[in-house]
Amino acid sequence: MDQNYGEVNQLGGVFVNGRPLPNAIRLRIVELAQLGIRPCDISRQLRVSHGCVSKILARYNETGSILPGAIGGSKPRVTTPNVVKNIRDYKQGDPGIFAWEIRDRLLADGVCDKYNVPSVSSISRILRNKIGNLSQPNQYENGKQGPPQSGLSYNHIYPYSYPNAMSPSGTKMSNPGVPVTGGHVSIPRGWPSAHTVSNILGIRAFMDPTAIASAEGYAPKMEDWSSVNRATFASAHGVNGIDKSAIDADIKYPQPSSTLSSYVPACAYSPSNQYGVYSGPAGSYVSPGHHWQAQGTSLSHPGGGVAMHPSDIHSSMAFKHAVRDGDRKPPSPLSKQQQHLSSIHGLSLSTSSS
DNA sequence: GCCGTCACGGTTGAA
DNA sequence: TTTTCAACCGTGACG
Repeated sequence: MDQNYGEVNQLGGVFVNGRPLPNAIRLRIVELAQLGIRPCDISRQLRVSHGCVSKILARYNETGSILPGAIGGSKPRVTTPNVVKNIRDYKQGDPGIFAWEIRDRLLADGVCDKYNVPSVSSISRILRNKIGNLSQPNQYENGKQGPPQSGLSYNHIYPYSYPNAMSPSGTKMSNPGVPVTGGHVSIPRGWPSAHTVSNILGIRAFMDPTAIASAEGYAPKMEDWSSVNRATFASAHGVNGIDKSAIDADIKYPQPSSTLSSYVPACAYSPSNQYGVYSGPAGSYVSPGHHWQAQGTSLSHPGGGVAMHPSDIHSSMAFKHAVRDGDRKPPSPLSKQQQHLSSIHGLSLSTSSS
């Protein structure tokens, strides 16, 4: 796919329609929110639409992860051969059985769980289409599940545990150098805590300019970087548990600006060169004087890879910190999240630098 | 002015 | 190999 395309939003930020914001920006959004900066300010600062900021923060609040959901693909089938076979068995055993009864039995017998049990209408459809005439052998019949993906192809139970989406095997890696241990994860469905911001935040390399600089165009397929991020966070290799290539993968989302030394992740776009490249606002909202040293500055990681200098941020921020304000309504769910983060993930965010 | 929500046009990837 | 379809995306507008 050709990169170097993109659009500029009303705020002057560059985005690629249909594609998630780079993790660095997503991370930044959460970071800033945690610092007490209001979403509207974050929106302006990063030049990301407020709807998007709102969405990312809401998602983060809900799932604890900044990562985007898994794009593309299909839901796993619930009507696995095994399920069909069982339905057929039930039907044979009791021809008058209702679909809802079958459903209950599937649950009761442990054939399915609440997540992957077919709906009543699905069962009806199965009865009609696949089992219709019980006198005739069904394709899935007789224990020998004929169809190709019999048995193990599908998880016996996959409560959105995505046999492929989450499984390592389901992950294609375009970058052979990146060891991926987990598959890519469908975010809303049970996000592993390994993907929580704290994990990410502790990762300097994640926003490491060099990593960012390695970006070349809009390379990463969603799949790649989702797997990358999700998987790698869980895996313990690379920097702070994150493989740098993983980071790169994210970063590949064009965040060119090789001079990101001060990590101006989303903000340091160089308007000229990167049209369509995730470089950030077209006009630097953050003036050069403002260094936004995001990673270096912002968050520490318990593991110690990252030194945190909240003051950097604070001093460079032109924004009020709602957290300290007190005169403001609770800024966002994030404030709550903050505690959550700090306490649960041992993140020392110290929003008020003291 | 801020924020939550939703329609829209887009991308992606499993089937 | 190609097509279909349902997932997700961020933007922009509305209330």
